[in-house]
Amino acid sequence: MSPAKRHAKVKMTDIAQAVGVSAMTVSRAFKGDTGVKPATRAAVLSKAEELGYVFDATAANLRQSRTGFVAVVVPSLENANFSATVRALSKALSQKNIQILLANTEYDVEEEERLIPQLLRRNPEAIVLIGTQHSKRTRALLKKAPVPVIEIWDLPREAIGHVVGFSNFDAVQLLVAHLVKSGRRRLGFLGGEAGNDPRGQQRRAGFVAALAQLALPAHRLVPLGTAPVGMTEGAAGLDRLLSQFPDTDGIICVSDLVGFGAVAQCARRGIAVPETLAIAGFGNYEIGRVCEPALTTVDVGAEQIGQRTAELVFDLLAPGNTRQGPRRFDIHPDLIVRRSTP
Amino acid sequence: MSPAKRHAKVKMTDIAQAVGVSAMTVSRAFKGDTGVKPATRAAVLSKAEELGYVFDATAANLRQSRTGFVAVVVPSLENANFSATVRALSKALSQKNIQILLANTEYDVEEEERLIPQLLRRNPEAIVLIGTQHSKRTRALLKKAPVPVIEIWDLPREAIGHVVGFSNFDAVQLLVAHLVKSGRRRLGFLGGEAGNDPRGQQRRAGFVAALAQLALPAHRLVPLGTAPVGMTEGAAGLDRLLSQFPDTDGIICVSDLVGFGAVAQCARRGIAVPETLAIAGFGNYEIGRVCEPALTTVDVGAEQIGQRTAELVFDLLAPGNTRQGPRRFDIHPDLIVRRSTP
DNA sequence: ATGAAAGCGCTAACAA
DNA sequence: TTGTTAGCGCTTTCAT
Repeated sequence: MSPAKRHAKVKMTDIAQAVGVSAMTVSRAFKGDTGVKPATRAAVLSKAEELGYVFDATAANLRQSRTGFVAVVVPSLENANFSATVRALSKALSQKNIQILLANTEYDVEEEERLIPQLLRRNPEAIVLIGTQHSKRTRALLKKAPVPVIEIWDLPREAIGHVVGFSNFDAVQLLVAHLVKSGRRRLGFLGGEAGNDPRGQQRRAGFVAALAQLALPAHRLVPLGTAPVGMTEGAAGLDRLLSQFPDTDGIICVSDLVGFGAVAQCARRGIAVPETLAIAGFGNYEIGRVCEPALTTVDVGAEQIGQRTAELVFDLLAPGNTRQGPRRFDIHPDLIVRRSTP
Repeated sequence: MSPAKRHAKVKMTDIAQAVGVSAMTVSRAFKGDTGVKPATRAAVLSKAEELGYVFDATAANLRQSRTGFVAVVVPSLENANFSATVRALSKALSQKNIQILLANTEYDVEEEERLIPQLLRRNPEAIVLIGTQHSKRTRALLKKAPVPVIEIWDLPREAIGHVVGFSNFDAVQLLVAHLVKSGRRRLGFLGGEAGNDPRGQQRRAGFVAALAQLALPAHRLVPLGTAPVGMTEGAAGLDRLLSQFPDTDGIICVSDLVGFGAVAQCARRGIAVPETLAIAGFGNYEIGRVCEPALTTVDVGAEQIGQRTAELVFDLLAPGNTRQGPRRFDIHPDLIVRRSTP
């Protein structure tokens, strides 16, 4: 351990004393306040450097009742879509030196209920949650929380506070329309039944609704199990779908990962995609661009969600903010047609 | 905005007053101290609930000089390997109510240099960094930082503090040995030249060293560009490798993602894997298990790294800790043989 | 089992 | 341009 670590903590008053000014001057020098003589500031900063001073944000936070961090609650980080959102959010926030306090629920509302109070104790300036499914207690807690709540990645009927999301229900309709336009009529859906993945459920519901509206059968639904589901489940799911409904001519998958699993399984079984079977994914993951054939999918704007959320946070934290009502940003997903569908 | 939000903040003294005890008793009741009459505690807790009290961790932190969070610095979250580590770490830490302060450098040491001081100001109890490549200033800063520094995912020659990692250099030798044993002699390597990915560089260096030791040629090296590189680069890289070195009979890729790109490209070009060309990846990503043929790879124990790091943190924070010297955990990666190699 | 006083390190507010 | 005072909300310490 270096000697520096043994020394008692250096604080503002130490620098003040060493330079021969008051603590306030040191404070001002540090935050780049106007009204500090350049020479004084220089002296302060150099002495701080010399003494190995580290500004104590905790103390400042207590005094100012502002912490400069945002709590972010995610169901999983091992989902490239969510990571993209977190990356965009993190990048934008870090530009203004706002830090992220991260919590991972692993798709578990109980865990979320346990984690959120821990986060709130730290006085985050806002709390961002991927997903809109929460326990009753969590909901109540967030409702009366003294910080802005931002739910993202979905458009809840009853939002707790602000929303930055898209309609998973509507987004799937882009895919259904595309498949039907190209002549497919016997469509199936892989996944979307998991109780812990409401976004997937919305997608499946959108699928069913779209078919119903077209007076097409919507019974070719194959469950894949509890979220997260991925490529492995997609491959197994394809087999199940075809054994139950051999005449299927098009499949929409709850995600590109599942879609890739299905495409890969088709390759193994010698099923021609898209000729015999059209397959579409969801989410525009890298795998869908690279696999063979490349997957038709929906780009949900994962980064855009993060970006917009950051902007919303800045807005909410802006000094002059008058706390208007809750805001709602509706992101519009894009259909991306690739070779896996005709 | 609910009425609760307009009220001034409820603090311990408010509860104390309402219950008719002192703030100290409230404090004790909250932390489950022995030496509070059960009836008193019950009264305190119920009044707290009633008033919507939220414990202020900032104030407690200032007083106790302990914050209960750990800073985690990652090059990227969109890498399933890193996310797995963060997940395991996060899960273990959250069990003891330690929060994660997340920073994402995007493989940029300059950005890291900018972010770390921001993190240190918040008095994290430890700082965990994926990677061991840092700027000179960052290194100096961390060296004299008053918190334990844990570098993970590599085994640096000169560690700043503690280490939980594996030798990327050695790990590749498992793959080389496997390919050579199965008769391949004209091996190539995809990726690993990127200056911002020292782990990749180590892998490539290990590849070159292993071949040199076997007196085999080690010139079939194809750069893929700046990290992060993925499937797309893998596909392009395969083409480049084969046009430069058409006689190549085995390829090791800097990651499974690149490996998948290469395998997919082989499928498109009608190159038989593994008969004509053996392909191995690195990192044991899900894609490598599911693709066709499944990829031979190295499992580096991403979760284990996170888990071990959490244990190390607990150790370092244990009250009786005597601050012994830096610890070093050497994780041993495993070879996983699949169908992409003979 | 409970309370009173002091103070963690910083900054808002006012003063000079 | 700089300084003084007070206090953010909690917990340590000592007292009862």
